[in-house]
Amino acid sequence: MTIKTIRKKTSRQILNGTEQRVTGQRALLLDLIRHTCGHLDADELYRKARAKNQRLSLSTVYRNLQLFKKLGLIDEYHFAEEHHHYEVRPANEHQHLLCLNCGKIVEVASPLIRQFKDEIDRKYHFEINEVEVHLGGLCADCRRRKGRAA
Amino acid sequence: MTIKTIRKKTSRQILNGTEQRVTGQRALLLDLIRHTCGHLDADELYRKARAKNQRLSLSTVYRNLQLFKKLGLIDEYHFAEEHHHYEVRPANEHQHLLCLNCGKIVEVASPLIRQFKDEIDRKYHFEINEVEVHLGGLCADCRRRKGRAA
DNA sequence: GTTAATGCAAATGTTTTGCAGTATA
DNA sequence: TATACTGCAAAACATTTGCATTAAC
Repeated sequence: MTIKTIRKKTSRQILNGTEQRVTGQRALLLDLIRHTCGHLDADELYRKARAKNQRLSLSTVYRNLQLFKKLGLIDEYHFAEEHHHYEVRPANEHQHLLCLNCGKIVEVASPLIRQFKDEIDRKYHFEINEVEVHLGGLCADCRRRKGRAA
Repeated sequence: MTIKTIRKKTSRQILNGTEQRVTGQRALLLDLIRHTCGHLDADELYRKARAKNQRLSLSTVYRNLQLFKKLGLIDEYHFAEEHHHYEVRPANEHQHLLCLNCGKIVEVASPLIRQFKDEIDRKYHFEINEVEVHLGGLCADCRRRKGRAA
């Protein structure tokens, strides 16, 4: 099933293809997310959903967002907000590579990031002064330990 | 004053160079951050600080972290945690460019990011499956509105 | 009819804030 | 000595959870 196919289905049809029950709230939430261009946070989604269904609760929003994420229907992004990490301001720009298994953080650098920033600056006439790249994956050690599972 | 110069100073000396008062707690906190290799979150810093000064409070940690950030002494990173944003899983990889003034989010893409991921994968023997890039800056409109202030 | 999903309220965890007391410049 | 900084406790905020009820299968 390709992405294109998914796009043409209704939210109910998409949900039918999963093991999950298709409730009115769930279908409504997925609908709203799919028909919003751009990004939503839980509270925005809640307000939109409440406009259509007075009785829908915030926990349902959170529970379904987690479900949709697990099903791979949506992606989650973390913009500058809570639970921060700090380090001394580094002399050289670098990025953070996080092992999702053991939590190890490796600092990495590449001139490509500078190039990327410059490219975007030019293309969108922005003046970019913050570049944050998070890479998540499995480090060499954890890959070895876990066998060759991709 | 170059970064190299800063590195050789004690925390008290660094703080003396600012308009801020140099308190024991403040100097201790900056010391701990500067002598920790890698990253700290507020709670880790609090625990380390408490080991040296029983009476130091968590609010002091938070207040000073904000101050150090404002002074440009430390950088703040946001790893996968609270306050998420969601969008339908996109067919094509893209990144997010955020205007720090008006909050507008623009989706941008460049093959450089793929290249960067591959480069890091190879170099660190990681298996990267999450790439999140946040760009923050001033959009064309806001730059115009704000005059040519850099 | 079973069982997953919901709504509500209460709990959680992190960060912020008000205020009276303390210590720095 | 004036006032910036601190500690404490409470507030704020996003998110999660327990539990009785409801609805999908």
